[in-house]
Amino acid sequence: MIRLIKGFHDILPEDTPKWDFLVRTAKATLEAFGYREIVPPIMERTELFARGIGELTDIVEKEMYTFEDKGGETLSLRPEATAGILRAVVEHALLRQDPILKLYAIGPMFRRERPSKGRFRQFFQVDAEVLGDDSPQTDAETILAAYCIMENIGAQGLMMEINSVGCPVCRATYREVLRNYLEPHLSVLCDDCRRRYERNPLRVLDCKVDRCVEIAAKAPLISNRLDESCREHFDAVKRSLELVGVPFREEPRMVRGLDYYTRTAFEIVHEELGRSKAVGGGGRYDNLIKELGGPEVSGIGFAIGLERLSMGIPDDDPRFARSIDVYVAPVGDNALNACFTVVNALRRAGLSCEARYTAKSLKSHMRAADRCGAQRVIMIGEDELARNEATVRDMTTKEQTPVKMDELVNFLLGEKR
RNA sequence: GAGGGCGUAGCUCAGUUGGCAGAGCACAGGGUUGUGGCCCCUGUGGCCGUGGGUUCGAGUCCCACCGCUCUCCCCA
Repeated sequence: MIRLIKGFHDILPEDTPKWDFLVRTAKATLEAFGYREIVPPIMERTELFARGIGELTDIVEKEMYTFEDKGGETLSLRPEATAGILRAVVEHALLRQDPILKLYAIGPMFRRERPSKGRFRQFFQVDAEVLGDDSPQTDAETILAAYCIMENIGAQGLMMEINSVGCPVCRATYREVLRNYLEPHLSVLCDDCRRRYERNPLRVLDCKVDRCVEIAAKAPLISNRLDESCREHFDAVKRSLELVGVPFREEPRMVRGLDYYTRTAFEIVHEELGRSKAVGGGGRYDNLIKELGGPEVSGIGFAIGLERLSMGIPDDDPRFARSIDVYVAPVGDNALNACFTVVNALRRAGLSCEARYTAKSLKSHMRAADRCGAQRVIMIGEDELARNEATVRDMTTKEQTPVKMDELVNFLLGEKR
């Protein structure tokens, strides 16, 4: 037996109704916000991710599926969606047609990490981006869109956490302030944080090691070091969120894993799973589009992990139950052809329809009908054939009605309405 | 990368001091000559992860390997 790749997973037929519900709800919500779908490929040149996400990030350094193809180019499976979307936007000059773009994409991402609960090597994300608008209301609206997806799906116990990581200017000054604070504690920090001190001291604030948390707790906060425009922007974002009633919590130590974020950063956190298992996250990026060869415009976006979102909602919701309009049961070999034509006619009339072309016992048929969630069963046996009829059973009320073959489609369509 | 747990029927798992391979669910048939869910009966279904070792005898003890899973780091 050949088994699936570690960290990958099959979505089985019993799970697809729920999965489909998540995807459809996310799409409908985003389209209600005016986003349009874009479908970039799942592979890009490695350089795109290195430039976009940052050479020094864990993702690019050690988690990408990278290989050389037969033509000698170095390609990577996408570890996140934003870089590919922006590449497409720049390549097709979409911002020239429309100075403000709102785009979303849904599909699998790939990161070669150690799998664990809620963490996969292939995982699906819903990803949304707004380009060309850096108003605080747009930040708030983006966070609202993420929140509405959750709300429409019915996820419980979720909280929006927000922070501002400043612009490159105020972040540079803050970085030095933070370094100065951390320096005397260097010997106490964990190995990782000592490395972070050199390369990206902001990440120390996000460390989960006890003694680092202690030190980080007393560290100066970037919220006190934002320059005037960043501060005003962040305050305006918070006011806008309050206007529309999005529940949020300021999290001054939140830092995101991707290098490109500026100003607003946010995460959607499950109260029970904690911050290490964010359901979604995102933020503003002021320089990324230019970095990828596009115009100097700002963007903001977020990603929601579908597997993690799925974990938060029950599997046994009646909406996810298997269901079909009609099951057609032949009783006796003579009924097989009659059933075959009936099924065909019903499907052409738009009814979902299941049949078994084996003249098993009626009891077996009924069990099969029940299993596939049939609303009605059409029984055709010797008695019915003799009268050119079929017997229609309503599986909920158990009511049975003899119906002439010619009238079957109309009868079922009429009953359905 | 570091550290735990677990591999027995399609699924979830029992399996005693080492002594005939088990249950529930699912599936098939029947109880009801043509009527589902609940109930009852019967049946199908196993390289006990793989390889070696100890033993008269190993699902059980020992060793190695493989696989899965969870935690940490990081993230969706």
